[in-house]
Amino acid sequence: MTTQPTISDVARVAGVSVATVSRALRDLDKVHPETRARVLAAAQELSYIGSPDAAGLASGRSRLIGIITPFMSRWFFAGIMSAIEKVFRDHNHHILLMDLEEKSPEARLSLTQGRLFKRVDGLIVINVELEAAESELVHRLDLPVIAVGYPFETAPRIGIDDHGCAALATRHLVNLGHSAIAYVGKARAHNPHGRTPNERLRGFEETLAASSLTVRPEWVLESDWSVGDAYAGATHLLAQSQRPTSVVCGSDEMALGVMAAARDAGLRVPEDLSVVGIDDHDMAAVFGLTTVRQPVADQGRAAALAMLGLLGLTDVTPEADHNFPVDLIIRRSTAAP
Amino acid sequence: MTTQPTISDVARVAGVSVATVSRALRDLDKVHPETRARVLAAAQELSYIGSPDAAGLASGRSRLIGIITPFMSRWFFAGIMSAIEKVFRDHNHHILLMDLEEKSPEARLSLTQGRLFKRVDGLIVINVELEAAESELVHRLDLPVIAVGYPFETAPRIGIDDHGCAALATRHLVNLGHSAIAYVGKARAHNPHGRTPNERLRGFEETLAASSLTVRPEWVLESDWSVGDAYAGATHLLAQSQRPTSVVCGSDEMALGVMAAARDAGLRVPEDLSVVGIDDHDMAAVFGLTTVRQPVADQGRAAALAMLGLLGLTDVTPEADHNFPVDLIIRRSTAAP
DNA sequence: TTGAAAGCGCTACCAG
DNA sequence: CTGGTAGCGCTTTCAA
Repeated sequence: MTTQPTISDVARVAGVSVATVSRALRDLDKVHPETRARVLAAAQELSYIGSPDAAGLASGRSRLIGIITPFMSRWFFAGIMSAIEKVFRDHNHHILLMDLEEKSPEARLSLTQGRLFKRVDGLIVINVELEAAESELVHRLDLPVIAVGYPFETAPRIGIDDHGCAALATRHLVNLGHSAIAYVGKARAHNPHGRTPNERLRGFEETLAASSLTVRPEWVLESDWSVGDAYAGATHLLAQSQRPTSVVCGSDEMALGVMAAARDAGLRVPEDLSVVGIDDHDMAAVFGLTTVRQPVADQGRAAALAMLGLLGLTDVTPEADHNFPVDLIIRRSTAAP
Repeated sequence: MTTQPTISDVARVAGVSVATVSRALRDLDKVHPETRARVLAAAQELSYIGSPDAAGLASGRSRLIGIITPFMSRWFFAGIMSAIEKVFRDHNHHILLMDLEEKSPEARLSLTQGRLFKRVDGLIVINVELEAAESELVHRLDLPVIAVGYPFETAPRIGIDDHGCAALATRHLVNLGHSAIAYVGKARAHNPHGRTPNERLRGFEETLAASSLTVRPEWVLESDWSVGDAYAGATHLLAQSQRPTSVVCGSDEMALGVMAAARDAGLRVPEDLSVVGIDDHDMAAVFGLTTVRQPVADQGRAAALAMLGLLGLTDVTPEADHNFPVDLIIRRSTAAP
């Protein structure tokens, strides 16, 4: 392996000091244009790439942002990550991924974890509740954090109004004339990121109450938020003698599962059963699913921008709590009972 | 911000030299058990976390692995990333993400890109073809790489037999008695990662040929591999007077789009149209989609393990090219014509 | 088995 | 506007 050119090599070739090279390459002020040109040419000639480790050590900033998320495989997370990555790339930062899926608390705070936290300039926490030890680490390292969805202490939070989403979906059904409405997506006990499920369920319940409709406990189905689980739950629900004329689902994935279950039970959607979801998943449009759309990329961008603000890399001061608007998208899965 | 404890602090508290602390903390040989215990205790007491940047600078290894992938939002990538991350976490390495979605060649090889490459100890390239400049960089930096799916020069490759997958799916239809078979998923021109689409299409075509069936060009649909695009294409296809009795899809996402299109066209699946996909997407089971399952997590794990081998962190020598087996999962979307 | 010391490649401060 | 230089916190010889 040929040894890589260092800043000194560039300095020598350009005939200046390393300090000047450092400044020129980082576009700092107070560098004569001609000097800068000479440095750039030398760097170019040597195909010089600065060492991030050295720069990090010397400056104290690694230009690495950690992203903590559970269930990366879920649609929402993939979308938001992509948006976040783009923003940071444009600002010369990289993304360090930490997928919490299936992690037990003990497994989470390992040595690796500590180094992960130590390695980054900031943390974006997506829909997870950090544990006490993790939170303590954040404070000890004085890490700026931005929360998406699930809040983290007093850190700026980006998200949507989950309660409102569910209320919007539910109200749509009520307005259509439904009164026998079920809900799929109650969090199972010990769910690691239960805020969204809880808020959505609450939105459903309170909207029903506000419409003087009663919530039938046996029509509120628990689910792990997977298609399969929703399908199973709905299949059971729809086999009862008393069945609802419509169902609100905590997510589109579950809604698709419910639609499949309905079809397999010989029911037509929306004639026999109206189904409404939340998210506006890629597949929602194709399946004609009525849903409440949330802007995923917007949330990711906003989170990234907010982090840049916290880092002082941009002049925005993040809001303490920002909810993006959501829209009811009416398609073909809902109709009057 | 309270200043972080450094290795010297630990050394002082433990009453040894920094060299000894360094050895003890890394479990190197030749450290007296008692000394090690003292060091560990000191580190514990100070809540010491070593600086990755400093260690990286001094050792030349950053313990960071870069993952390059297009279309991170697609099902396959999310699953594989998750598996990769787990393996590396267990080996004290972190994952640096680089999503190539929507990136133009010029945008890709930016300064940021160079630093990204410079920052990592190795690269896992998932289903993308690296450009000349990127490849050159890999060589200049002497980076070990593992390819998943799309091959990269002589780097070890992990994947599946795409040609075989499509052949398996097609043969299933042929065996069922179909002769009017369409295909959805031909790569559009300039697709950045066209190998899989091409191989699968070839598997389809050659299997038909081997069965003395002809491929009707108008029944081979191009698609960007999204549900929506497949839905649109299928809708058009099924509106023709001459329509196939079955269709092979390059992915389950497209297959789901085709199923939706069939239903919306008033066709029953599988009575009027058989549909088979490839992948075994989360939603395939619920929708009763017959498909060819590929082991996603296995591929991710294998890729990560292979990289560890290349890095000399494990004693495995990665195979030059390893294909994981796939299985035909027969569900309810296929039947005799 | 342990310590001393020379870097690793860069940033940032202080002079000039 | 530019150069000199002292670290940043660790790893890694080389001696002891």
